[in-house]
Amino acid sequence: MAETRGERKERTRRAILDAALGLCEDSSLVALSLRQVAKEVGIVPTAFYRHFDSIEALGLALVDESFVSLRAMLRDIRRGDPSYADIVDLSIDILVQHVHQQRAHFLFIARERGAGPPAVREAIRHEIELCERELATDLARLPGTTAWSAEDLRILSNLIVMAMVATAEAILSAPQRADTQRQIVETARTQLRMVLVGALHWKSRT
Amino acid sequence: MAETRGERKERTRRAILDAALGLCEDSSLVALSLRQVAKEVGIVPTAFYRHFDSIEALGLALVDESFVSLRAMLRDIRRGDPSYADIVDLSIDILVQHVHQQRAHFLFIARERGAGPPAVREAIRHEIELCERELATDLARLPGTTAWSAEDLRILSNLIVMAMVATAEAILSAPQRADTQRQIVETARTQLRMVLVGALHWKSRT
DNA sequence: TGTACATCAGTGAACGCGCGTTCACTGATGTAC
DNA sequence: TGTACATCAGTGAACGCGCGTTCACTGATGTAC
Repeated sequence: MAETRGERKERTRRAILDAALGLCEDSSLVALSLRQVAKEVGIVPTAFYRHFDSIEALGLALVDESFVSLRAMLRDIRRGDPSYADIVDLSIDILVQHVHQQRAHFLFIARERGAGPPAVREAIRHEIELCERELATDLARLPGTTAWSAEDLRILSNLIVMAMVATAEAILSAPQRADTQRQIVETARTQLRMVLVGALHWKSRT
Repeated sequence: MAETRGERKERTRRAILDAALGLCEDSSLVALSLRQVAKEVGIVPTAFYRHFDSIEALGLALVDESFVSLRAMLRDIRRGDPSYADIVDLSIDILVQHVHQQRAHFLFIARERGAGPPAVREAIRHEIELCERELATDLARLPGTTAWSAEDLRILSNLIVMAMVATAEAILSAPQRADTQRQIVETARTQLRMVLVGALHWKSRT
């Protein structure tokens, strides 16, 4: 037997997700039509409903999927944590690598974060908040943050995540020329260093 | 004579801009139709063409208008520059005030920056870059930045603008409850202080 | 000041098109006996 | 193993709707004489 019915269904589902993700590179989910997706996949529009209730439900599935990519990146960054000296270079390198490898996922998060349907926006906002909390607990383990309040850790974490999101957006929206990209990366590195210098000299108010 | 023909035309043009701005609070420009705008204004769809070539052209006009608001804010922040101690509190207060007063303009910039039609995105990106340069020249006048390279000033400026954009987005997208809003403001203040602490301890590489 | 003509903001009908959703269906795959 | 029936991913016609854009138009305002 070549393929079970379940496998075939899963394959179509994947094709729908991939098609939607591809179409979202040009525009936003809110401007995406069920018929465009169906046409791209090569199914009749009504077959879409066998897999998702609506474009919005598809969007929520794409949020889940995109954050799997993003969490994989965070895991990579956390893993390569050994020395304190080149933590910035290493982290930014991993960011750049993942952003390029999972271009569509990061582009999706960046765009729908502000422009998606309300439920999608909320899901992304929530996921980013979880990432910030994770980063905060990582930061708490670093030397130099022992005197920090939990609130200040959260705030620093939020600042770093903001900067990383902005960097990812810059990488994706700027022209893909080597010198432009190199400058964005260099800027991100310097900014992260500036923030860390600030953090090392920071004293939480008691 | 009550009103000249030119005045009446200008009034309709304003009504179109206001209607579009209002409709963009819920969704993005790319999901906005000429007919929706016309209906909101109370004109027939074809009359739209007497004022704009397309929704995209309307969007570009809204970018211009929105950045008039944003520049007014920057001017206010720059003006109230006297003491070094409370520069952070003062700047964030002015930001919050302007973001609320010109809610629709800031929301428009925040959303279309990532999700608008390409020409609109590009226009916003360009305007933000100009703002960064202005801020960089302001920063160069502050004590403590005399040893900074032009490049590092640009990078710091970019970081601060990113943080301000993120703060404006947070203010606009979070629930309008007093305690939530107060926390966002407090977070923004602390972040700006952290960045400035980093800046004060920064040494440009030669 | 009065008249004849030009301008042009807004009208209204019409077009072909893509949209989301409904419905009854087909036929291959899966299952119970 | 063979048969009869159930499931269900995908089909295809049809619907009413809002879309951008065209076109010829109306009638108030503006201008030239």
